[in-house]
Amino acid sequence: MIPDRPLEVLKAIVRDYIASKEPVGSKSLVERHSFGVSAATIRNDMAILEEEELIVAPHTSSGRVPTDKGYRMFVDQLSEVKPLSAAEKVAIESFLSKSSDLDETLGQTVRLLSQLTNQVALVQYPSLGRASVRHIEIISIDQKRLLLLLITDSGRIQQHVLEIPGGYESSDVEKLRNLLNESLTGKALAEVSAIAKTISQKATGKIKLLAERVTPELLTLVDANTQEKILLAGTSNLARREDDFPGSISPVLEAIEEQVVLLKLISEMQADQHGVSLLIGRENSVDALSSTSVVVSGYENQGSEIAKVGVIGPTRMDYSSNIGAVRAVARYLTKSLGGSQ
Amino acid sequence: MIPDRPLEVLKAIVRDYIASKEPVGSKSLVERHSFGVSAATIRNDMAILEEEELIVAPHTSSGRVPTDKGYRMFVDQLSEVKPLSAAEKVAIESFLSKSSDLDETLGQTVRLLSQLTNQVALVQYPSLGRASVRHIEIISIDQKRLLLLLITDSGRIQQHVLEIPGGYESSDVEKLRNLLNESLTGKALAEVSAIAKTISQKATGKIKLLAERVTPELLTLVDANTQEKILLAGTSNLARREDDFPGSISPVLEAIEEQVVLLKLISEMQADQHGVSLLIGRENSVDALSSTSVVVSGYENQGSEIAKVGVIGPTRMDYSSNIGAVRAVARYLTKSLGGSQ
DNA sequence: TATTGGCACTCGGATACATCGAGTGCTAAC
DNA sequence: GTTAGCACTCGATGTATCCGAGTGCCAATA
Repeated sequence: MIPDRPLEVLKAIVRDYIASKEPVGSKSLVERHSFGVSAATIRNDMAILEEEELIVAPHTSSGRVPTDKGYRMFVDQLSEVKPLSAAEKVAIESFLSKSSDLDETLGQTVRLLSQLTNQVALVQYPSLGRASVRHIEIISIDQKRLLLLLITDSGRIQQHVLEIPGGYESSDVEKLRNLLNESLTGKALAEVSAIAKTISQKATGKIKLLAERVTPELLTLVDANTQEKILLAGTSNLARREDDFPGSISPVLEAIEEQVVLLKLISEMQADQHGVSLLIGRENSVDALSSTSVVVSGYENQGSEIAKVGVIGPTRMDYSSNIGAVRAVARYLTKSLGGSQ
Repeated sequence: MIPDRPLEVLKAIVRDYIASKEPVGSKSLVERHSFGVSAATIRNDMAILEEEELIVAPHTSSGRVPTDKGYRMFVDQLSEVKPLSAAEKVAIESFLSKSSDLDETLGQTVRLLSQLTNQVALVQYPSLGRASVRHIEIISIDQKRLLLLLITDSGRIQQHVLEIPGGYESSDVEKLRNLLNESLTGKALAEVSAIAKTISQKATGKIKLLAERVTPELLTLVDANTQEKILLAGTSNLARREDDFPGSISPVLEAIEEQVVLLKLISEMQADQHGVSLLIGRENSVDALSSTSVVVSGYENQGSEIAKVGVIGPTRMDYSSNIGAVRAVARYLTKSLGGSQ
């Protein structure tokens, strides 16, 4: 195990490096912090840390920089995260209080989080999970077109315009709507497929025809609901930290825009200690993201589905503040969406 | 007016510079293109162009680079835009044919356009404009909560969850819904506010109470509809062209993320020649965007509202292809959304 | 008058080299 | 275990030099 003072030295190195972006040397370290020892002693400690691969020297005889492993040790040692300032709390409250629909709430949340942290913020849409049908609506547009709506208890609404070449009777539409709602309201999305089939069979006459036209579209909507989706904000915050990325930022931005990759990444993350999970540098499997860290936390909405919200930024980030902000935003978001807890 | 050959020289300079990113000199110019004259003559022509501020030399005695004015002259001379390849047309068709709801269609469109052009693509949501109410729906969630839906003929759906502290009778809800739809369906959004007031007055008893709770929320939804919104994709394409931007890209990315600014910008653009409008460099009023060009075209949806779709990239972009792609995508989008034309 | 070859000139970029200094590793003494 | 001392490393910085693409201009030419 690492002795006590070397650990303190590591923390100091991480903090100084985060603040200055300069490799930190033994001398500046003793100047800025009051270890009761000389620079030479610190150098010995640094040798230990280097042995353990917690820090590296970019070039022979230059200051040291934390490795991914070093950052990891640092955050694991982090007993408390930096609490938000009063102003920040107010900002969150006022932002999220005027919630309207899901889209808007998530959109505002992600913008807020990116401003709070000065990082790229991301929020995952609540997924299928345990979501269920709240209501199905069929609305007449004109003689030959219907609008089909699927509303889930996660607050998501989806629509599709149906062409009914032969036209329809509005009374039939009414009956079908009732039929659908009676059998599907409250049912989990995952069950919809099975139940919908029986409906087509149960129905008779003109309604059957209509049902055969409508149910496939309904299933498409359900499927689309399963498709995960991520909202991003503050991409420019990453660009502002250009020089934290070796060659160019563009591969990093590309990777972040690749929703599939990001989704896989965050879905594999399991909350730990502070209710927040994080991947540091190469701990994530995406090559382009090897010099970024990801901080996420889960949130719940009415349907008690779980999705994630978080930030992504250079490994050289202020973990303490970011963890604090992500955690706070996740909590407020859960509250705002009326999830449990 | 600029004589003929100098104009050709300008075009050649623009093309070569776009291709190579190197300031282009008289010698390489005569090598690559077959003007029937010597480099010295070209130099004289270049002197004319420089006089007209169509090109500049970054440093005394280096090749020349087009100015904004030079690019402008170039595109204005552009008699035909590069047609899309067959493969690209197929890509557009197949992408946009599987349209489902408005959100998804626009989302796919913007991603498609960014891939097609390798630029940052943007699409503006159809705005209030001449949109009207297609349907208003009130759905019961539980004893004390209602879900209010506003559906416009532009295909946009908005929702809001209402708390009714004292509970409600479902028959009253039914009546209110009918009342609202009778008076509002087909009406322009702009008229809703005025009409809604009379409804609260007309109604009586319990329905009146309910109406007084519901209509304000309805108006909020209408207002939110007026709020313009832009979807972006392919931000990383801009980052990939880092060195086309003087200091750093981050201010550029920041400006692009600033929806309000972008909206103002594109809303002021008027379609010209090819049904496409573009701003080159400092022609736009946003300082951070002084080394970018914006190419947009309008599209229509069912409600015949007009909104814009386009790309934004470095001034040193392939105008011909980009204009072609934007125009094509705008057309297909109009078609896919069932707009006129 | 328009074009051209010739030529001196400019200036950014690359290369080479010396210098500087923060920081290291090591050793011997405390 | 800690420290002072010291030789050493190597990136960063500064200076001088050279190279060459490209220019502007002029006198000659068609």
